[in-house]
Amino acid sequence: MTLSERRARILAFIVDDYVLSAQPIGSQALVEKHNLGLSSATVRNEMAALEEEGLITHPHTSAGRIPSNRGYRYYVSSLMPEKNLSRQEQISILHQFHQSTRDLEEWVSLAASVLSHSMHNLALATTPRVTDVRFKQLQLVELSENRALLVVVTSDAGVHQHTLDFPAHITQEGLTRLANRLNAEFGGHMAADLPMRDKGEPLGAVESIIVAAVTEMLLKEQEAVSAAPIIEGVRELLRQPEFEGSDRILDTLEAMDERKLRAAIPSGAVDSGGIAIVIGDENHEGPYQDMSFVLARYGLPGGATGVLGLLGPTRLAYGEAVAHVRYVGDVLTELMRKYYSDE
Amino acid sequence: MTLSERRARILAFIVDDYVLSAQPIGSQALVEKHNLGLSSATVRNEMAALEEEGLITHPHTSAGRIPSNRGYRYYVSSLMPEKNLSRQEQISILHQFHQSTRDLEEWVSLAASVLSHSMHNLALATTPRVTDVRFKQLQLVELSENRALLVVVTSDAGVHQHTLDFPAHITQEGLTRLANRLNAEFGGHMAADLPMRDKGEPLGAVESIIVAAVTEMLLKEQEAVSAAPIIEGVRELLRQPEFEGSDRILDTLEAMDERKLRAAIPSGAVDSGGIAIVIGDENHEGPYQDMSFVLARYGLPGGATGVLGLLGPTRLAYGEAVAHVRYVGDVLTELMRKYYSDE
DNA sequence: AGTTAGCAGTCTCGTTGTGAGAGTGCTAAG
DNA sequence: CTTAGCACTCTCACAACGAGACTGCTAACT
Repeated sequence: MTLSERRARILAFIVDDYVLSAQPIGSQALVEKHNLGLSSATVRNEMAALEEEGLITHPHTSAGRIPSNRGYRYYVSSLMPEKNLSRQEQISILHQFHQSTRDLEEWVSLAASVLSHSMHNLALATTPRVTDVRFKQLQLVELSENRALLVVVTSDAGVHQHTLDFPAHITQEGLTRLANRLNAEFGGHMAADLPMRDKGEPLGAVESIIVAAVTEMLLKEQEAVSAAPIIEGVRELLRQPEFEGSDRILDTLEAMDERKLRAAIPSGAVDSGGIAIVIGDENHEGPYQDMSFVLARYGLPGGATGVLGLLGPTRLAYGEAVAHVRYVGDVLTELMRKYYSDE
Repeated sequence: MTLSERRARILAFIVDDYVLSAQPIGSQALVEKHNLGLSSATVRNEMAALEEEGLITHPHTSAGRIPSNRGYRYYVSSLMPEKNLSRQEQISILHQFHQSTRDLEEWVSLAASVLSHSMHNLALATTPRVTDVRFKQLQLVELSENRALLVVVTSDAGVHQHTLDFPAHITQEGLTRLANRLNAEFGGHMAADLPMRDKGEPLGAVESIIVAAVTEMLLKEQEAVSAAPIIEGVRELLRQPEFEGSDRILDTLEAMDERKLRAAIPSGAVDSGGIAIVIGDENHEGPYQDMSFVLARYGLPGGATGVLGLLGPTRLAYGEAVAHVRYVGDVLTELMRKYYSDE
């Protein structure tokens, strides 16, 4: 479907104005605001045609027009001007990252927070996931005679802990020796590899307890790393005018539950470098059908990557959103390249 | 102020019924429901007297009565029956703890989750705070030629990580040696102690980078351990009928922000073993003046303790709340005694 | 004294009605 | 193809109204 240039301009104005005001746009208001050299009647005719095409709708007979999902899609694909952040905005964002501590988890959550605040919508991010999590190193700290704290570092620089009970008495020296041995033997291996290795030399009771715990932690990390998206700015989202009326607020709050949201993030749609925009019912998960996602993949291509983006009502400032998501994603990628790449 | 037995009974009925229904209680309804051998007129007289005392109020002239803050206070102090959880409930709670992994942070958040779900209100908990956080052990893992991951275990069994950049090249053996030396030298010391110790032997560049990082982490932990309360069940709270109307919902959501809530938790009021109940404007922090806290301190007396409790509208089932908070607190304490005590 | 029946008075809440305002669709003329 | 004009429709805010729920008071009763 292709639109005449004038018709396309009118659609773009409707989208732009509606995104700003959240009010249906009338023909007269449009003419006045944008100094079209046209009468409202002509615009009404064009609007009728746009409605025919399914790009805009009526809430009711005598209201202005609002974009339909297809209208947003058309806007995003063909009409939307390319935007970039001003130098000013870029600096202000970079500044926040430079002030934070050097911690991946914190960066990701800062990224979400930045996005959420600047776009006044909900921001979400998954921590970077590597295709396979490997065991890197472990440490054992004595807590009491037969209890120790096991700390495991995984290849994605994740640190995990667990208390262990042993059937026998232990000492810190013994633990340290043991840790050194296991590190040498199992370093760099994946979860699936671990239990196999007891062939070389039979493992003692203490060793197998540890190996079992490490295996479990690796599996859990493999799972968990993508399991809990970081969510920031639920309040920003709920402040949007579409959520007036407490019933919708509660339902939406429900839908923003981390677990539910995880399942709904269309992360498959977004490949490295690109931006994915999912509008309204293009997402088939129930409660998100009148919301839109703007997502980017960040991280090391071929290595650990995560998804970062915005979630808002379909009435979203897509141009701004894309610019922000892209920039913050690039910042994250750059940081990871600098401090976490494995070479 | 002491109430006649009959008057006290009527107050208790009003509180009980109102807590259940969230509707003002009329004299007639009260007589019928509880088979008082009295006419509604008599009850009205008694109610007038209770209102005189400031224990109940009118939302408007022709509505039933609701308890005032002072009324709740009287109820809680003198009228409320002592409740305990049924064996059934206890088992169901214990069961959940036994299914979780052995991790303090997870227990605390599970405790909050359990409380929130069974009382249909917001639950909050601070992780146990020891008066001074001590350095226990560190570990260094090579990431690249001049970058390493520093993992520090603190005396409260917290594990913290940080990437470090070094001016010189490093190797894993060098790092391990260094870690052993620093562990031996500084184990058991507090943040304030650390920088002092460079008198014994001048620290090299690498060592001071590490010591500085460790110091910072200890201080941060000291601060943070009490800084971010765990909050569970915002949605449960917002489902309560007092939050009808989206304006209040948003304001309340605002007030439930972790940082704001932290400042407002009247944790000073609750000493070990006891339960603190703070009703309505007994808390002077603005947005919590029409809500009540029910809090308990849990943990090892003289050692690490935290605060656990409920936050709900003043119309709270105080008896139930106390029973639940006490029990879950005891469970946590018991778990800590068993697995985390330092002896 | 304390209790109760009876009744007028008050306040809320849901319903209904009304009028202004905004915007449309259509028709006929430019 | 564009535009002026107009009847029509629908929302929204506001006022009016009546049912329902309680109260407070008075006067009679135990």
